Amino acid sequence: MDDGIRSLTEVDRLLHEPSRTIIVAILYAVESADFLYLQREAGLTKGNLSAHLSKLEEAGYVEIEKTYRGKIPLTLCRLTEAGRKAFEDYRQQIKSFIEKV
Amino acid sequence: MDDGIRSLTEVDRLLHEPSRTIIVAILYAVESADFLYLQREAGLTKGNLSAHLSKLEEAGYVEIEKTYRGKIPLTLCRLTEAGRKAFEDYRQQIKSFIEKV
DNA sequence: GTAAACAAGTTTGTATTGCAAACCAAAGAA
DNA sequence: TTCTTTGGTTTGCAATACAAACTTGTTTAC
Repeated sequence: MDDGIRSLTEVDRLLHEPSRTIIVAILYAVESADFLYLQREAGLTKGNLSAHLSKLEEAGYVEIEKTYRGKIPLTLCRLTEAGRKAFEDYRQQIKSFIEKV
Repeated sequence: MDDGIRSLTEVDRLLHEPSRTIIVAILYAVESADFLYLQREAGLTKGNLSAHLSKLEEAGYVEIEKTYRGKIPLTLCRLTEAGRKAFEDYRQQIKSFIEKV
């Protein structure tokens, strides 16, 4: 009975937000990225990137390390194991929905 | 290249909401469905289905015809041409994102 | 040396949502 | 009549996403 169509309702809402999907997709590919790289690559404003990263960090999907490159701040981000897993699951759910329709 | 990844930001937000994706996917398959069928199939409350349908109607994606089956109200819903097109585009965008990652 | 500009982020303000719960109007029972 | 059910709609509200304002520290200009 459960079509697999309805399974979309259970999709991870944190990852289903396009800005965050993009952020996580980038981190999935590169393993580690600094704030400004991520900003350019994702095409987000600093404010919004910051807010999204905070949510991803709270969820335990991303680790954020604040350090310095010389005297200027450098914020390094990378996916946690939980983040990788969540993204793989998300990707799989979306994929099977798309194929099912 | 990474424009493919960033393209997710431009995804149709109306369709990117799981409840609505499901509603539209059902209507895409059946061409016409009444309110209660849609409710069962999508697994939504009446209230939320009603609200989502209104949005889809406002957007011109769905046509709603209120009629009667005998004496009881019957609300018939179907995708408009714009709705079909929008869903096909959405599906394609998501698909190519998934493949690109 | 100090004022202005810049860099790297964070916080705040606000309008929009998505959902649950309350509501409503018509039709059958009791 | 009053009560219950059916087929929905409206309302209340907490959570969101985005833009704009702010912060903290560092160069540059004078």
